[in-house]
Amino acid sequence: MLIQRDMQAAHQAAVAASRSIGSLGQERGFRRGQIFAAPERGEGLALRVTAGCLRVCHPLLDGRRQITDFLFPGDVIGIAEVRAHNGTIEAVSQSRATLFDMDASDAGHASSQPDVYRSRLAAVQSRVFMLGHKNAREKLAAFLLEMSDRLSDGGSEVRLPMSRPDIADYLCLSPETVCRNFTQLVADGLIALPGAQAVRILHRAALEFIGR
Amino acid sequence: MLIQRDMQAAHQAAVAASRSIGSLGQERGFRRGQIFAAPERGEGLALRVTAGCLRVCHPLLDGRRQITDFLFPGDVIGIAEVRAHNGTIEAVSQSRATLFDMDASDAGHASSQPDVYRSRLAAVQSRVFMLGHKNAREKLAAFLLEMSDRLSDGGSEVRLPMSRPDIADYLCLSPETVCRNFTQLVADGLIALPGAQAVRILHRAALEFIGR
DNA sequence: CGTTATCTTGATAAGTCTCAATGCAAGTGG
DNA sequence: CCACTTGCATTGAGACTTATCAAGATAACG
Repeated sequence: MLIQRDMQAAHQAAVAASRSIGSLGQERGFRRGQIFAAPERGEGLALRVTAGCLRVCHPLLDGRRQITDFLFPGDVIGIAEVRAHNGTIEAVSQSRATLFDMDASDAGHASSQPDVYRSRLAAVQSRVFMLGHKNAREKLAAFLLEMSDRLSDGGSEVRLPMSRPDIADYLCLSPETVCRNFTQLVADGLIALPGAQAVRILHRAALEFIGR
Repeated sequence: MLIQRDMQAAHQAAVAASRSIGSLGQERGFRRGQIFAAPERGEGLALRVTAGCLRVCHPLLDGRRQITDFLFPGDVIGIAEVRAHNGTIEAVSQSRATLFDMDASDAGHASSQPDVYRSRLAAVQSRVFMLGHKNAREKLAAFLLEMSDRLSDGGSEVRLPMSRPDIADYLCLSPETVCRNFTQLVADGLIALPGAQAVRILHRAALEFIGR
């Protein structure tokens, strides 16, 4: 319980220490690990990622955390959605992003409030299915396919910017289980791991059979 | 695999056999078990429940189903959201509901597209946390609190309209596990079960400690 | 009063978490 | 250039939780 308090305190401090985004519409860079401090009133505001990878983190009561999404270039997320559950947005790797007003005329296409909420709803809904009745192997297969689609447009060479614990918190598994299932997929010949970060999909159809 | 095919076929047939909602804005009744046939093009359309209880069901590839939400009087859900994942809306108990156009001026307050999507996003996001790192006991505690809030405005007497398998499909557990944890909560003195459907919350604070 | 559906309980097997140790690679200071 | 540290990733062993299969209890209903 004390540890829990400490972790929460550390979390609060980290959030407080992180720098603000600055003015609207201005692109900002984030160093690895840096926490994006969202404005108090986020109504109507959204963040668009232009480079790198961010994670949306939610602290749980037992001291663990849940990553509800990774954000890649082109992704947009509403600030209010993140704040509603004490979430923070943190840089997984060196990143760039822009805070903007969804109701402003210069927000760009597909960035109006209904558009952003619609796409977010679809994304979150997908995660309900991901977390529901899938076992570790199925979750990991689905994850790799998702990363392939989002990071390399469906290509078989994917470089994962996030760590094993990050993947674990995203799939709601322990890092060890993630690791074991990576190993198993390699042993089964479905993927290859040239490095811990680099994944080569050898048998996409099999992965889809498992993960869908 | 054959069973799977049969179940899917049965599902399709059931959907086809169910009656359509009829014209927009007209309230319709549903008998227990009846499936609501959503219009092919659901863009901009939503369903508002006025009486009873409906469930949003999604068939899984292995023949099981996932219930992504229960709908009670006052609840609104977008048709496109349900159709996007092959979902159906089925009556858990005798129910009434109205199909309406979210963009129409007479849709009523808090029923515009952004409003509906915002509230749905919050609801689905909550389910991600429900399904993520919670064990069976925690899920059931959270479920009972949710039902108390939604069905009896936070009161301690709740009459659950849905069956144990329905609850199981909602929490992504087996019916047996749901049942065992009901029994356990009773044994621990946190709830009482005057009947299978009726739940009395005896120790709300303890339930919240477990479920939050 | 029998029939049927649903709920509950029991035993076993499978999957995942936890704790612990080991392996590996990048960076650091001598 | 090399030992050392440090942070991840991986592997192993055991405990615990949940699913599955099977049987029994209860309640609804004609």
